[in-house]
Amino acid sequence: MSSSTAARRGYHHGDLRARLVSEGIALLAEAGVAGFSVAKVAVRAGVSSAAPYRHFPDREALLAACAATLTADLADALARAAELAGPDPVDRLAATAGAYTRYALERRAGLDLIHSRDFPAEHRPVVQEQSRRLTDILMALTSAVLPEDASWADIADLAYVHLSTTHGYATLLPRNSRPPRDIDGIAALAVTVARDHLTGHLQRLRGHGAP
Amino acid sequence: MSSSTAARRGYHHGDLRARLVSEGIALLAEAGVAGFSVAKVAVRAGVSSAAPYRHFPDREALLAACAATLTADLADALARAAELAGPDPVDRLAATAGAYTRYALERRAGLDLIHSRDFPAEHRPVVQEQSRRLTDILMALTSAVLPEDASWADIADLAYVHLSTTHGYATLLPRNSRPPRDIDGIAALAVTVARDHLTGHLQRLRGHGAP
DNA sequence: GTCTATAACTCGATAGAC
DNA sequence: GTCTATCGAGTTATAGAC
Repeated sequence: MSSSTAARRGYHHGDLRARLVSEGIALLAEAGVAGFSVAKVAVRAGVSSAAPYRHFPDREALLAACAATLTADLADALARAAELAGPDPVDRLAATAGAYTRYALERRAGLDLIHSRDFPAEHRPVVQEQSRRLTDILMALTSAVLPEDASWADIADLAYVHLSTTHGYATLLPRNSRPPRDIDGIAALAVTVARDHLTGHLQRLRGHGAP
Repeated sequence: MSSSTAARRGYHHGDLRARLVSEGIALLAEAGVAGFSVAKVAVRAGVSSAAPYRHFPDREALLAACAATLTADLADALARAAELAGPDPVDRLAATAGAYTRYALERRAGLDLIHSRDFPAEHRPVVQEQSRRLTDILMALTSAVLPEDASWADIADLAYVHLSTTHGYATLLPRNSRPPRDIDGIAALAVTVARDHLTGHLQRLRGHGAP
């Protein structure tokens, strides 16, 4: 990388673009999507309010870059958690709930950005590429949980339910739990909740009782 | 009420305060918390941008009033759904997930306001009074599901997990489901998901197998 | 109790110097 | 590639007329 030489001359950084994305994610975590502004990100990065516009055409482009990075990191975290969980399909899918929760506790409102924003067509591809990766990972883990004759719609439904309920748990519960638990306890409960749901789901598929 | 006489003279309404809350909730549903402004609410209500400040000291007070109304309505909806669900405790608690989902589909970002905002101490009591009502309703329904020897912490945990996962399902999934299902289908799936989770939860409490 | 008018502020985005 | 300076729009909130 030539960032060390670039950082030498002038005031500017080696890689302001990456720095802006990183500070943007940090600002999202602290102030939420509502508190996000290009000016604040610029102050955080130690540059003028005009500097970001040399790297991003407008505010939406910076937000989209943050969302793409967040989504990619999240997909990595979920894949890693599933890998560490061992061979059992239910264990592997449930483990992603713990990783999602840890990620949400760190990035906070950043996760809302991933799901809530519909970006202008210009910047959509970059975000959706990573979003697609995340979906693919979840779909693969989910299909391993369900019987082989499960339809694609069944798999997609369960994957989305797993993702959305986990999202709710990870974003809503930490705000209300008093006194705040430790991160490990919150994440462990997320795994338990996911496993409980999968247990009940599979039991219902088998016809409520014995085979 | 003297609202009819007050509506007679001048331009003003019979009950501008209530109208502002109602339009505020509608604006929250359409534009989200980020798009909320006192000025827009005033335009919607057909009054000047200064008029709201005769009824609310500042922006936060109007937001708090909207949040209190939203929470009270939600508590009513959950209690009503449980009542209609019949005698079985699991049915009753699971039914609240359907009502919550229907409510979320109508009010949208308004529900985020209930959970995400931490209001200044001045306006907190009004919101928390309704929030407490909602919590009490959920706790009562949850304690009926669990064994009699369940601790208060166990009950609170399950109630919060039920609420937060339902919130996630109700707010996240409708945005991603393509093509969008009908409201009845989304709400019915919410009940199924809640029941699956409760089934798995109770089964784990009984020791994974037969008694 | 609502109006008009305005102050003070922040934001997004651009122009031009260096 | 970053700076200073600025414009225009939109926001909260207040002052004073009616």
